[in-house]
Amino acid sequence: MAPARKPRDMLAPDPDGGHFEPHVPDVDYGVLDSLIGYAIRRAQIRVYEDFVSSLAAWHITPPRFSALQIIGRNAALKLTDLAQILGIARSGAVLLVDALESMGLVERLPSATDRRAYGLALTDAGRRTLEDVTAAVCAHDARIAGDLSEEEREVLRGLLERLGR
Amino acid sequence: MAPARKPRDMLAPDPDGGHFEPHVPDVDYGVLDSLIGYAIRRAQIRVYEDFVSSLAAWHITPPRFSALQIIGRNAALKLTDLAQILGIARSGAVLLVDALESMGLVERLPSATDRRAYGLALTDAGRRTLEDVTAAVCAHDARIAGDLSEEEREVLRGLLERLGR
DNA sequence: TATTGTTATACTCTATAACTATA
DNA sequence: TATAGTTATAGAGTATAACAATA
Repeated sequence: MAPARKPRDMLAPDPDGGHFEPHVPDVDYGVLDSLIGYAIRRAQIRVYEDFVSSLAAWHITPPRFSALQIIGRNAALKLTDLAQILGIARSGAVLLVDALESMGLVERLPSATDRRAYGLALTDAGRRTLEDVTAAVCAHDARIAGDLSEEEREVLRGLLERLGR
Repeated sequence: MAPARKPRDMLAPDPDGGHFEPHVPDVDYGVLDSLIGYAIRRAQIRVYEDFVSSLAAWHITPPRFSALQIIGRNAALKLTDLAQILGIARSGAVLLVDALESMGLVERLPSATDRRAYGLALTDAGRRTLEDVTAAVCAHDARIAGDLSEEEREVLRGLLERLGR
C-alpha cells in the first residue's frame, strides 16, 4: 500500500501563482519595454487576473461573458455566426454553447427556415444572470481603469482600435 | 474495411480560421464596445495573429521570444526567476526552457553557488537567432502600430501601464 | 457542391500537487 | 523547514479534419 504523505499545501503555500509583476525590479527587459505588443500582453494579464477573480462566483470566464452578451443582444444567432463574431472555430462555439446550456443560461431553438441550424437564445435565468454578471463586469472594468479619466479611456479605446489594420 | 474518403480540404477550405473581424457589421456588441477589457482583447487577438504569422519560420511564439529576450539580457537567471518575470508557474518555465534548449538556443549552466540551481544562458546560435528574431518582432510591432505616430505609441504604452493597479 | 452543427483528436498553455536534492 | 528544479497530471482553450443532415 502507498505510504501516507503530508500534502505540501498544508505546510507552506506553493510559491507559484502569485500576482503578476509587470516590471520586476533589477530586471532588464530589453526591447520588450518598447514593444506595443508586450505592453498589451502585460495589461491583458492583469485585466484577466482581475476578471477571473471578480467573476469566479458565477463560473463566468471572458469568452463566456462575451458569448452571453452577444447572444442576448442579437436574436436567433446561429452557432456559426457566434464563432465568427468571437473569432473562434465553430467547434469551439459548440463547446462554449454546451457549457452555457448546461448552466441553464442559453438554449438552442430550432430555426424556422433552416432545419440544419439553431437560433441561440438566453433563458429567463440567463437574462437574470446576465444582468448581475454585466454589473460585476462593469465594476471590474471600472476598477482596472480606475486610474484613468473618462477622456483617457476614450483615447485608449481609440488607439487600441487602430492597431493591426 | 473502411471506405476510401475524399479529404475535405482538397475540395473546399474549411471556413474556420479566417481573419478576426473585431466589428462584424450589423452585430450589436452591447456593453462590450464600452469595456476597456474587451478593447484590449480585440487588439490582442490581431496582434497575436500577426506575431505568429511573422515568426512562424523560426517556430518562435510570444512567450518564447520574451524568454529569449530576458535570458539574453540578464545573466545567469534561475528558472524560478524567469517564471516570476514572465508571470507563469515554475513548471511552465521548465517546459519553455526545455523547448528552447532542444532548439539549441538556450543552455542550463550549473550554478557556482547553489548546486540545486542552474544559470540560464543563450548559446551562440541563440544569440544569432535572437538578433534576427528581434528584428522580425520589431518589424511586426511597427506594422501593427503602423497607423500610429510615435507620440501616440508613447501615449498608448503609458495608458496601458496604468491599468490594473 | 456548400453549409450547419457536431464529434474526434490533438496540441499548446497553464496550473496544482507532489517529489528529489539540496540549502 | 524552505527552496530549486522536475515530473505527473489535469483542465482550459484552441485548432484541424472529418462526418451526417440539410440546403
